[in-house]
Amino acid sequence: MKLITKQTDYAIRALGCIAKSKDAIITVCGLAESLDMPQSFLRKILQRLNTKGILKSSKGKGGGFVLNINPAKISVLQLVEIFQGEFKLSEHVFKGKICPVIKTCYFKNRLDKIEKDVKKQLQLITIKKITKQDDLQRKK
Amino acid sequence: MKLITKQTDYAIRALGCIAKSKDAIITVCGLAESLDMPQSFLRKILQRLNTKGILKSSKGKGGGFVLNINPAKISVLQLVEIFQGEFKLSEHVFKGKICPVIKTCYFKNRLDKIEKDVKKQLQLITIKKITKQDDLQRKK
DNA sequence: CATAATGATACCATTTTAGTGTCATTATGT
DNA sequence: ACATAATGACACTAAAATGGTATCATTATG
Repeated sequence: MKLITKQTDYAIRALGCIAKSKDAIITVCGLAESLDMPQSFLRKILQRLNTKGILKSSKGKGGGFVLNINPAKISVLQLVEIFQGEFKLSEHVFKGKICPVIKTCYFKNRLDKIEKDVKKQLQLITIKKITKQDDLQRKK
Repeated sequence: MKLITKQTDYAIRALGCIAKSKDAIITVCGLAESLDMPQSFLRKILQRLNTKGILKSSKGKGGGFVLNINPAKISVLQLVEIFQGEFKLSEHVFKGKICPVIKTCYFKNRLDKIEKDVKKQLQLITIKKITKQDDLQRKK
């Protein structure tokens, strides 16, 4: 079972790298090489982050990507929702079957709570925290 | 994103039904009809639950399935792991990439914690609790 | 021995995820 | 002007996971 797909994973790591290279323009080509990711795939991902306003792109020679917002404001939850759709763990379960008229289904309630908790936790993980902690570890 | 797949969902609901029909032998055919599930699919699911020791089957005319263990001992976590494999949310993330030598990767730590929490919650949800609460609701 | 049930298992269909390829657009430097 | 090096848009393919079907074997009952 996957909470985080490869696309989201790539996005997180790519953003980590971009965040570290403060203001420097990053190209897909260079990033794909240093992170060992398929170039076309990474490109599609960065394009998506661009249209979502998280990255800012510049075209043409010397172009590439830079962060468009503060890395402290980019949460893993946000990235998950961009690449995996709205965060819904229990969507299809019990839909109109066993408890069609019962609003307060025990199982659904439990799942809803889990969903809420996970969402909260994912929202607390930001690109800034990830890169910062990585640095701390490296310096040891 | 799915925490619970259809198979697991079906299994939970089927077990709920079987748990309610104390000791009565339940056939795939009857259950599939009353729960409106594809018969062959449900059959495969019950067979699996049988080999896992959760149900007990009897073959031949008049045969079918009954619970093999106390419904209070059947957790949703257990069912998820039977039908969806071991519960691992963060398995592939960061594998040998950004933090290959760093044992204490912040992101991985966060995901591990979430995983632990979710597992704990899923373990607390049992078939007994689900059927019991459903009954309470119905009586209102 | 017909019937009605599960056991085992191979197979197919659908959906999701991963990844590629191509042509268009745009900015830069010479 | 033009070669070049970058992204934009998007169609397409490949692989994996999930959902579902079908068939033949086995077994118990009456």
